[in-house]
Amino acid sequence: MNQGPSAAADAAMSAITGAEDGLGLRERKKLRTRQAIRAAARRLIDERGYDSTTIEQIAAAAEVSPSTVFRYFPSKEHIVLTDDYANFTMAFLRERLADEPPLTALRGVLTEMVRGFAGDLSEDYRWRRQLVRRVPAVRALVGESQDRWIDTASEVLAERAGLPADNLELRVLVGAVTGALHQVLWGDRSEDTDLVAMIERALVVLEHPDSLGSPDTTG
Amino acid sequence: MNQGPSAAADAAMSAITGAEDGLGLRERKKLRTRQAIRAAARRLIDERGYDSTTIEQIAAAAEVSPSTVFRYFPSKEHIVLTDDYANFTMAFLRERLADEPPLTALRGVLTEMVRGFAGDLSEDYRWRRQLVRRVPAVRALVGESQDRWIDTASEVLAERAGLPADNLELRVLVGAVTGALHQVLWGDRSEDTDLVAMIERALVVLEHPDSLGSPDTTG
DNA sequence: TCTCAAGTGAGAGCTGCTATCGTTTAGCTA
DNA sequence: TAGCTAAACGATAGCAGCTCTCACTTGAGA
Repeated sequence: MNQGPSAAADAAMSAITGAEDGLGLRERKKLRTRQAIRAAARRLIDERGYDSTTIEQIAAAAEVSPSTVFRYFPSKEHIVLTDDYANFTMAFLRERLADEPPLTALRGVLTEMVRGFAGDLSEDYRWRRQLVRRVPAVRALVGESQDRWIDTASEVLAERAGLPADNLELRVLVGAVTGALHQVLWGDRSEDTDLVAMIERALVVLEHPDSLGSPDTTG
Repeated sequence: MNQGPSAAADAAMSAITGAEDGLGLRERKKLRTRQAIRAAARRLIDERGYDSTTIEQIAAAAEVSPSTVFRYFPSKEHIVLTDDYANFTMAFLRERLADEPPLTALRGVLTEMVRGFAGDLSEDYRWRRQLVRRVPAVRALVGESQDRWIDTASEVLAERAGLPADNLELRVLVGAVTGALHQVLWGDRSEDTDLVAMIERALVVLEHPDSLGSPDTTG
């Protein structure tokens, strides 16, 4: 087993939490206004909804000018959704043993990722989930992030396997796994079951797609 | 085999081609302006690119007012991308034999769909593909369409299998298949190989995801 | 031919987003 | 500590997508 965050993954993680270690005043201020904008946006959106919250209002609440908001975030959606998670999970993927079959490596990364969402990040995840489900623009951003993830993950796996970077089979595999994960994370579901349990069930489906419909698969 | 378009699928298909059968003058005019807007958009976009083409220009070229354009299409992206294909493929899915396992039904629908793209619709597909790849907004629309497709396809399959509509395993299966298809249709690839061949390779991966990385799979 | 409803055009207005420019402020150096 | 440089910021102007309203035109049916 080569589990354990270590190095790169840690660095990627601190980008999410936003720890200000030994930074200059300038950097710390930047980090703070960034968080101020985020916090203001979150509060206002909780109050009056995403669409009814304008950039102007967010800027005013964060005590900066609207132009500053766009200097920190390229679009309104980016304020509420970062793809730091991509770097985070990709670091994990790179750390997996090189002789692992692709599906095994992906399996490991997925469970690790979901464990994060089910653990410390669960509050954030819940909030983002409802936003992803409600707001098309945010949903679109998730899609973009996934596309990029598929691209780089395929490249990483291809390099390990000695295959060309645009190998179709690998891209399809990563695409399928990502599509499955997408349903677990953002898909429609009434029950609010444990994420880890859900990802396990999803992986079973991925590994035995034919078994569905047979009489031996009823939860 | 229960192939053959028949009935519902035909109706859904005519929505794409835009056949004006026994319609009143009003309906025919509506259909024509709709096509005029589409044609104007396509021409202008080919000339100066998507972002550089404004609604105003499209409206002027189609000889209608900008407000009329928005009466026909809810957004700029919708002008170039319809999801009539969704109805089309869903009709096929409903026509599959009820005792088929889900994956088999999906396999049939996928090949049928791709056969359409590779055949008569190939020109349209090529044009849309480059737009989907270039323009984020159009890409987002594809994502929305896919999400809806996954929802309804899962429901259809769940009903056939006697499972609850939000059954996780089914949603994951459909999500995975759709993710794989997405890579085939819109994913990055240098070679411009036959779509039908590509979908076959994708289905092999879906049915034997473990085989990747083993020495017996090199195209 | 008359009436009604569907379809259309014109205009105003909001919001996200970009670009420019002058001002303030942090960080480094002497 | 004084002063220079470059980063960060605010203000303003402007564009394009999109919505809404209202008056006008045109097709459909009596």
